Amino acid sequence: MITTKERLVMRYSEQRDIIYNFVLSSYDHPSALDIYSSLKGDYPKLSLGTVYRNLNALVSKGLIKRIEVSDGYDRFDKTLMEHTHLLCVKCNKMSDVELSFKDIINKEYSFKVISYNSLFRGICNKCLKEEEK
Amino acid sequence: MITTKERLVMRYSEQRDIIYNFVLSSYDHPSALDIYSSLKGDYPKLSLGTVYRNLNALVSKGLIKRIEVSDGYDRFDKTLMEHTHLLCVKCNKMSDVELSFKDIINKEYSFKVISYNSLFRGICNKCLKEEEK
DNA sequence: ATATGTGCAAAGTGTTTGCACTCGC
DNA sequence: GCGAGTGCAAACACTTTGCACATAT
Repeated sequence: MITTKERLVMRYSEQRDIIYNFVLSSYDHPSALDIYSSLKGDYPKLSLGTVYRNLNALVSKGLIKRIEVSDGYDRFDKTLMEHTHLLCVKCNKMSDVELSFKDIINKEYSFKVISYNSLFRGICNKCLKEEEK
Repeated sequence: MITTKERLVMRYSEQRDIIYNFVLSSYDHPSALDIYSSLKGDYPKLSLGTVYRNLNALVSKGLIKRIEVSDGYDRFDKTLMEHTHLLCVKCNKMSDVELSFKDIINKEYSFKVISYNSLFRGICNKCLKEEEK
């Protein structure tokens, strides 16, 4: 899954390949530990340090994005475009916001946004309905 | 500085008083370590654990706010209203955003926001103009 | 009197790193 | 064969916590 272009700057390794693939094929913004736990079954020799090292390498090559969750595990995202996240405190699912706050800030505050980190914690629609029962 | 109302739920302590005062009188979003280092001179017996414990207590009583700047240390803020920060990478000034992203998220995503953390890094209007010269 | 707060140091948590070994190129 | 990648465990950075003592009410 890592293409020739990327091999120019990163040598092939099976570990990185399966980690990268895992992030690419997941929709729930997994943490390093999530990835490690999920892959450990099939690759018993895999170590958590390797997962962290490869996630950092993939982020620094721009192949995936890091979502900073400062009071818990950082999560990783295949979606490269910067966007805002909603984290449900009940089910711990993380979902995406399509609205561009960056555009709003650029326009309304004459502030040239370079990067941003925006995380909303709360209760998702599904859990809210669950509570009402 | 801690009023009667707050004493109902928190007993007076000199340590908490000086920590609270420090946050109230500072404009630069100090971290626990900043606060500890600044006060240690005048209160040599003060311990870092006490600073953390009191900051947490003050946050949970709603007397101050925690800002997750995700560069390591959490910061603390006397401004109670949740708001978004703009951090200029040139002049390092931090300014506030008045727009309520919380309302936008509540309305557009049926997601009940409990708290949020939103920091934009970029270049402020003033520095942008400086660059154009 | 008692429950809350304190200083201290040890433990906890999420992440990084040093080392000797392995493997892609 | 060399240099990048690995597993492992120890170190790291920030924060919390258990304990015995102190203090506000």
